[in-house]
Amino acid sequence: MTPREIPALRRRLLAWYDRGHRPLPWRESRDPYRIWVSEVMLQQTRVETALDYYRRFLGRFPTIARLAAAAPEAVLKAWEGLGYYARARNLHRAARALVERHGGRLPAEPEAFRALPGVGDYTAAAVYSIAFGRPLAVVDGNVRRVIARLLALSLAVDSAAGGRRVRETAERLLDRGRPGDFNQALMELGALVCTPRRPACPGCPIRAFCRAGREGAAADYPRKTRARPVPTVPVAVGVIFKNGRVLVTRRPERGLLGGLWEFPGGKIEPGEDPRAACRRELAEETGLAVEGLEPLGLVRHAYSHFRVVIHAFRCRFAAGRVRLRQATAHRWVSPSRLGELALPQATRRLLPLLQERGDGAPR
DNA sequence: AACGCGTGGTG
DNA sequence: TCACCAAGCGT
Repeated sequence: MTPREIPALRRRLLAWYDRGHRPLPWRESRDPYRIWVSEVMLQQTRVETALDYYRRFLGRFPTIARLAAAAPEAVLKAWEGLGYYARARNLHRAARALVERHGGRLPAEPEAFRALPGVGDYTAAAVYSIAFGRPLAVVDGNVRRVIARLLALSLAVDSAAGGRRVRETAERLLDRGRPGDFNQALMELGALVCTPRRPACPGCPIRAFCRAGREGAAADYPRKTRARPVPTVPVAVGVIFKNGRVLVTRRPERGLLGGLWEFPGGKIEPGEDPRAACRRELAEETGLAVEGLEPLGLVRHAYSHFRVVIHAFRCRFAAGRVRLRQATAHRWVSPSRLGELALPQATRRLLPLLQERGDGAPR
């Protein structure tokens, strides 16, 4: 793509965007906070998935000040099921930092915003271009794909050199008169036309400038380095009943599913019987001895970088006093009130297995 | 620089 | 069933 073609590309892309972009709720407001929340929710998350969460979250936390004043558990509960829970913790921390140090508003300079927890290059550029018209180019998965195809980029986009080429190109293409719309247009194109599989090249407004499209090879880009294999881990968890309540434990603040509640358990060792593993893990992780273990079923679940097969058991408290190993808190909860806690999807999927036998104590 | 970090849709 | 992927960030 020659330098003289760039203005035409900008015109074509913006005209296409103006003709019919999706009426998404975060496009109805110039409130920087609303734009920010949308950008955080959309990190590695599909638009359709984020929509319901977005409406509920802003109903509950309509301003930075209201978010900052909320309890961390309330924010986590609002995020439940959306995944990548560090986003919720960081958004909350960032809101508190803004109230304490910036009068509850976004700072004037994007660099100061970029320094907040959970705000990286992408989010800072997106918020400041869309909300404030700053000429900052975004590079997200859509932009990487569109540009890799425009250039027929042989470098892997997830390599250092490939990433530099993509960023340079994004900055060169950016329409400095309408940076927010241009950024959104490029992402909208990636989401609707220049899709990962079966890209709709005939309907593309900038196909005249696309090298991969001309070569009929759009689907061959972007090139990526080989993904690592995904291990599967067998796990045993126990739903311990005591006086009609069940024991749940809270995961450490940082790391996988940080701060969420779950049924205690742990890895099944190679060759170990699942029932024995459950008994052992409950003793190790909660300090409790249990009796009457009955299998509840099997749940398969995929996390971001590994899979689990969960062997779930129900049982009765037999002896001991709760002493936690990794968990940071525990509660004995009536099964009907489990929904008040922020639970991971895998744990949520165990609940129907509980209901099937009624939620009283096992015989 | 390369991992760790969720969940649901899709071919 | 499976691999791949989605408006990334922190360490």
